Amino acid sequence: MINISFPDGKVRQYEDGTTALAIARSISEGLAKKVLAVKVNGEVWDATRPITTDATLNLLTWNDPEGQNTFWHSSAHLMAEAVESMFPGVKFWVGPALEKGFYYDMDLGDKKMTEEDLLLLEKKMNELAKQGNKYIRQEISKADAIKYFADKGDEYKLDLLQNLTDGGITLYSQGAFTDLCRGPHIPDTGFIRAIKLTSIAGAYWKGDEKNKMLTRVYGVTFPNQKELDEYVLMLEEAKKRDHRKLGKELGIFTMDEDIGPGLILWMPNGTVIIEELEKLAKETELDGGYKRVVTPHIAKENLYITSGHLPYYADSMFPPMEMDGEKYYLKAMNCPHHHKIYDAEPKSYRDLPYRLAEYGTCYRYEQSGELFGLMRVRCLHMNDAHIYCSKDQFMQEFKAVNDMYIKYFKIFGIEKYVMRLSLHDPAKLGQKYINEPELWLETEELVRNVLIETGVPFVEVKGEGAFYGPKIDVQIWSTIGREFTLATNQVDFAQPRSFKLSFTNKENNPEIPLIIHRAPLGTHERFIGFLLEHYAGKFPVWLAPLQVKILPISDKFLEYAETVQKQLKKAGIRVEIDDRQEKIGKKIRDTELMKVPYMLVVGEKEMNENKLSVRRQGKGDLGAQDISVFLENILDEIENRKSGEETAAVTA
RNA sequence: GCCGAAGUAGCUCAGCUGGUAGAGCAGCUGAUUUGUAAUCAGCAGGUCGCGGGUUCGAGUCCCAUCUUCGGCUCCA
Repeated sequence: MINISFPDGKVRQYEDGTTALAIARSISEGLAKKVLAVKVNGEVWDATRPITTDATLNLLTWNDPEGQNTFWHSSAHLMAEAVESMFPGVKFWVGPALEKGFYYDMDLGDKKMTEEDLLLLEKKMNELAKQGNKYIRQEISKADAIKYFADKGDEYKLDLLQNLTDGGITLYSQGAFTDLCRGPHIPDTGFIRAIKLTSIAGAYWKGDEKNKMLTRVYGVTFPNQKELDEYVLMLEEAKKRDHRKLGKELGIFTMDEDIGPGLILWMPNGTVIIEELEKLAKETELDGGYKRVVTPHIAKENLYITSGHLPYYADSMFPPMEMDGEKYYLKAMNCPHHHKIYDAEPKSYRDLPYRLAEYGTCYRYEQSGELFGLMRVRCLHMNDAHIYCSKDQFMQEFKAVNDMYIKYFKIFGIEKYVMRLSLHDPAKLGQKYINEPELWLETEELVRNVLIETGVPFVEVKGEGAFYGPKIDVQIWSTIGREFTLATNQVDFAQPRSFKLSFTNKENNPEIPLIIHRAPLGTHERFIGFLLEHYAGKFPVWLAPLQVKILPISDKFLEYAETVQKQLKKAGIRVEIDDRQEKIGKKIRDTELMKVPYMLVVGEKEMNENKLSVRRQGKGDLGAQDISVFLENILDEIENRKSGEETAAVTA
């Protein structure tokens, strides 16, 4: 007999070699039907795997992330079985579970899979699922495994086997399909009751673009149809707040084939937002002791040779244009220009920290397939600044920048983000990262300490640093789930040297400054793309392209509407009158759909009493107010950049 | 750049196996003068992304190209 402890602290005795499934069944048949896997002494196992020692047991169901993970991984195997039946000779690479769903990478040889095939595959998967085939675990020696897959001619699994050590190798089979797999898996395919294969795509083998491209099929499965329906509905809702859709509907931006891919045309409404963001940035930077500068969009090749960007960055820059025997590049970053401004006049320690800010226009030749709405473009406007400081000023300066981030995020109500400490990869020193191993470690430690001091949770990721130093990236997710860096705060110990930047220290000796590159508001493109989705197009009043729309009941009240408009305009409010000959219901509907924060209905009553009927977007009629009262409230909302709880509509 | 898909009126979309383009909304004109999410009628609007080809005939089939989208790679 063995002792099994449960999460509630109870200990019960079971026969040696019992399984979690059997134990669940002993508790209730209903529970047994829900058990997907089990955590045995903290390790996730098949629920059908015999337990031979005393153990603590945690039964995993659909309610546990690990349960879902197992479910989706098993679904990947089910899909592979279906694929193998339709595409004999297919070779599989890996098929992991994702945060939502799963995929499997495969080599179809000469065959091609189409979207119609996905429907057939779904059908086949449903058939196979109904058979309720058991997932069977089998331990195998490395030699036997190699023989098995060599006989099968499966070079991909043989490649995987190379990195596995004898003793822990397992095969899993269900129905007619057998796969090299660590597991664990759900008890049988009958648990999978709702299946949707979402897309078919290419993916480089081992993620390296020099390797062969495999076919990747994405899918998601659920234990019942209802959950699948809800998931599909959720996806549709997410699409409604996609910045590309909202950007078009709200007249924020457009693109044109004749202008070029990834080149954004900001329309009047988008430009209002840009100007409000710049106003915020200027106020904040003035407050933070920054000086503003303006620099040209191009520079000679030599600048980027000095900065060291060319060897690392040439592929991401537009090809140079030649003039007077010189090569000129469109700038992909503002830093070298700022360094030249720093260097234009001699600096003493008294001048430091020297902070230069600019909403700099940069051009980056992103690969065509990487372009994505506003989030990934070829011409971008960066909320850039460079801080030149001494080593002992560094911590304070870096922390001040970090605090600026937090201040901004509070204004925008940004809560769902991750701070990422992006480090170098020692293996790529001299290639992707400048070869200064000690400086890397030293500055990484400095940055880490700032994060710890700030008390913001963060993750560390190797191989994400800039070529010149470590950085803190703020990671966010687009509404359709893509991850982006929204803002960045970087250390640079390389460029000050390459530009021979210096200042005279207290001892009258030349000293090399450190540089902080920072872009808390990222770029206009990505930031506004993010805000569109964050607010679902319902911008807070201070950012809203149109803040107030006056809706006269009929054109008898146009004149009164105009006197109201005049007063609001005088106060600096962005206001328009809907002077169409439409019924008030229609005017309200159209204004609501354009997400204008305030609607002022004016008719007989209002005109006689010199009032306004105020309607708040998404909230309905707020009743009649004096013009002065409305004005006072809205100005307060604008000046203090209030988000208003309705703008924190990130509840969805 | 690579794998895959899609481009039809300003927008959202229909157009079967090739027979010469259609709806709703938006727009314009007229009527209506309207009280908190769509008033009615009429009109106008498209070299079907661009360029070739097959065919008596191409939005529909083929090739090439551009752009966008789903991924991979990459990134603010």
